[in-house]
Amino acid sequence: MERFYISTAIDYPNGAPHIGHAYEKIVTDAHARWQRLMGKETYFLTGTDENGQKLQESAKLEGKETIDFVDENVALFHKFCNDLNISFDDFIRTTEERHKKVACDFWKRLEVKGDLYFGKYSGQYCISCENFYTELQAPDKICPHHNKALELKEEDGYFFKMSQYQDWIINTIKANPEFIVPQSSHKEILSRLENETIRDVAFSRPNNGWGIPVPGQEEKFVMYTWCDALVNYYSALVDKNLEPKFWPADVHVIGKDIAWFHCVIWPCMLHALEIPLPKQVYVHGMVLGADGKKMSKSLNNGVAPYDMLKKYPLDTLRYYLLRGIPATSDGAFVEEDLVTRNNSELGNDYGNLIMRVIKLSLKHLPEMVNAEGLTLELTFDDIIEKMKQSMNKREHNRALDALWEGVNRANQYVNEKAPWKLKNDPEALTPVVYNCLSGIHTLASLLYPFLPETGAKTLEYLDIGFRNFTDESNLCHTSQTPPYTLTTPEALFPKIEA
RNA sequence: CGCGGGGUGGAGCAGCCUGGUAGCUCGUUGGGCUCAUAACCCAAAGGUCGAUAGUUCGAAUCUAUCCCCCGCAACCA
Repeated sequence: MERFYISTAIDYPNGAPHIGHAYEKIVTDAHARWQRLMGKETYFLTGTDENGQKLQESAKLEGKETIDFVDENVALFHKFCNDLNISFDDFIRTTEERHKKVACDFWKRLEVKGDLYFGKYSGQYCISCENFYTELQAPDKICPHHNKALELKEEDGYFFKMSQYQDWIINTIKANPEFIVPQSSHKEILSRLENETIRDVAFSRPNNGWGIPVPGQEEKFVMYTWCDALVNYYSALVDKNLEPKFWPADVHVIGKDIAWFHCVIWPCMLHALEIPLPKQVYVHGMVLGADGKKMSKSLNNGVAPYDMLKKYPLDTLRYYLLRGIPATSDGAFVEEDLVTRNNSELGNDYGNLIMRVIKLSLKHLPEMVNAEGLTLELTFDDIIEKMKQSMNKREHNRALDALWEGVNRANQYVNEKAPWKLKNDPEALTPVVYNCLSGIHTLASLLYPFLPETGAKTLEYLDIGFRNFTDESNLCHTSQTPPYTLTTPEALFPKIEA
């Protein structure tokens, strides 16, 4: 059986989850569920990145122990996943022993390889922020946050010799144009790599009592967050002995803010240890405010996921994020658009199709509808193919476009065949209704990865399981003509008043 | 001259790589149908494709310059 290993980024539990977290999880979930539907043995990992110093500071501000603060927020993320119907197989926390063990192992192996060295980092430092700034961030040596002059500061620490891999990573990315998708991200990373001299990466931080201690230097240093965080994709497999099965990962789904780490640092680390690279990093777009700008408190254009869930069904939110936000670029979250899509695409196109067919059938035919002796004339092979291609390109929004072509085709079919005119002729009516039901069976199965609740509910109305899409040679489903036993449906997506 | 993306009918987008009647969804208007969540189906109106110059028989699509919007900028997680 083919396998598929997919991950989200692990979240920084410094507060409650926001809409960007929801987006990434829902997108990843749709792809994971899709691959499962297509018959692949799928492993879906998500989790939290808990070793950053900021967490220690945030906990202090709230007068809490760091671990308590982190536990509370991680619980929120865990619940969040459940509330969004995310089908993750594992949830890794980087404070777990199983992760620490592997992170330390990575460290030691890098050290043995000779790729770590002890050195000094010197840079422009702001005492108030307790942070270093690069020349680009603060070209005039003034702290952008405090508007104060920066000081030159030196700090001891360990470095990863990434600079030696510059040519290698450039060649690797060039040789694998699908390694970073979409293409814009591929180009951006490559362009930076080719135009700049990459530096060694700081891999340690002074130990202030939080983080994974550096092996052999436990008192003095902890691992720099990225050095440990990236390892999660691998460490989550190790204690379950799953890495022979699922590594290398098929795709890491991430946001563009962390593209550099996943596309450059992580591959270099793996390459240094001669571990195969993940097959792909998919850099998804950003959910922007309704004004098309990045959400921020000062612009007051933010959208809170739980506010949306209070007002709208989960599947409406999932649908809007999956189809309304382009898969390969940023997209604005416009609540009115969400309502429009709910009413028109989910309610009128899809929901009403289910309703009109099932109600018609129940009115004039027995509850059980059989396929005996008919030919299937409403099929979707072309649409399945389109969806497959789109999903393989990580363009879930286009997959949904294609699926809706199918929904429209089914509605057209109903209009053309005008089954209501055949109500006194069951012999003629049955094949038409069966074709419609068979179509709904296919469409609902294909919809399931995106809107699991809706897909499942639709299939319940037909008293049937998923279509089997795993047999490549049998896309037509001509041998799949089960009987359907109907029950009266509820309106799946009642109109939302604007 | 830091890097990348974008500017297409009222709104949101596709098409551009591989030049040749400008496409989709929503909205608007007219018609059809009555099974259905006043829903579905058909049709129509609406765009000199950011600006200018160039290449070409022909450019939204290629080249150059310019204007505008957005995102990113690696020891910040």
